[in-house]
Amino acid sequence: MRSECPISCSLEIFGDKWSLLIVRDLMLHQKSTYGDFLKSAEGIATNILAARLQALEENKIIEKREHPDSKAKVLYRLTHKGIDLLPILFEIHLWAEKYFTIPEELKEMVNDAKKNKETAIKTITEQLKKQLEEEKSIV
Amino acid sequence: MRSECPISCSLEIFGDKWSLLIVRDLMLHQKSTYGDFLKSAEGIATNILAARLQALEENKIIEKREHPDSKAKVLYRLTHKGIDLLPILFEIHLWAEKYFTIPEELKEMVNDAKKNKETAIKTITEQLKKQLEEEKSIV
DNA sequence: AATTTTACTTGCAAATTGCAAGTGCAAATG
DNA sequence: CATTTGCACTTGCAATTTGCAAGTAAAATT
Repeated sequence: MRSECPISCSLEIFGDKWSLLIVRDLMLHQKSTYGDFLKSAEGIATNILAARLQALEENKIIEKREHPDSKAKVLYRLTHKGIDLLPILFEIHLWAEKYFTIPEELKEMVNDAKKNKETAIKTITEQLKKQLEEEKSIV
Repeated sequence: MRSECPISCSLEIFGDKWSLLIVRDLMLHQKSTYGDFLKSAEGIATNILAARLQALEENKIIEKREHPDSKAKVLYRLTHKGIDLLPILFEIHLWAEKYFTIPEELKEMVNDAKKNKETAIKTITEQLKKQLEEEKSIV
């Protein structure tokens, strides 16, 4: 650890160009497997993805679960700790919306949420937590 | 740009282990010079600091200003775009407080703010913007 | 005039990233 | 039931980035 600063400690976990994209995919894009993450537009390399998944798991942001369809697949899910990153992603989204040119479809998606930020965050969080409880993890 | 995703675009600007620490120092620790940032607990290397300051300036998160005391010094300030990162840092702080062991002094600092999140963010933002308007930039 | 302060730059080794190809197990197919 | 395909990685290697130590140049202090 570089310091006791909460911001610094947090950045040591997700302060890179990829980790929060995996969290985004799990949280907002219904992605849940290695293959899903690979398909994302940003084009993460296979080794980097594997490394990030391992680090996120070690830091208890995500956990591995049995895939209902096949033993060959691994289902990744956000933990409660990971789900609690939603407010951060939400604020990043709002900031980006203000300062970048964002696709209209995405803007609309957030526009409703923006009006009632706290409620929107709560709704998505509850939904993710429900999903979590219904499955078994791979230990 | 890797994609049009607002999260991804944002991470291309501040998705690393150092950039948000500089923003934190400017925003919450009344630091404003190269030397100030170097002194921070995390121990950034001089070349990395110079590179990050340049990148943050290119991305209009910070700007250089005349230092009132000396021409040898450079005063760095957050732009409006940079000040608007406060809600993100605030949410990171809250997340960290929940999942890390944080020094008591820092916890107390945030505890009041937590009760009235929106108001606290507004107060600090206004204060930073006021400071901004009162100085001249180095162009 | 000489020293110190401030904001950097430079050189180089070490670590990280990114690309391409390969591996191993599970499941589908012939 | 043998073979191919799909999925989740691993490995090797080149390129980029990081981190440390030392150096530089202008301004301020002594």
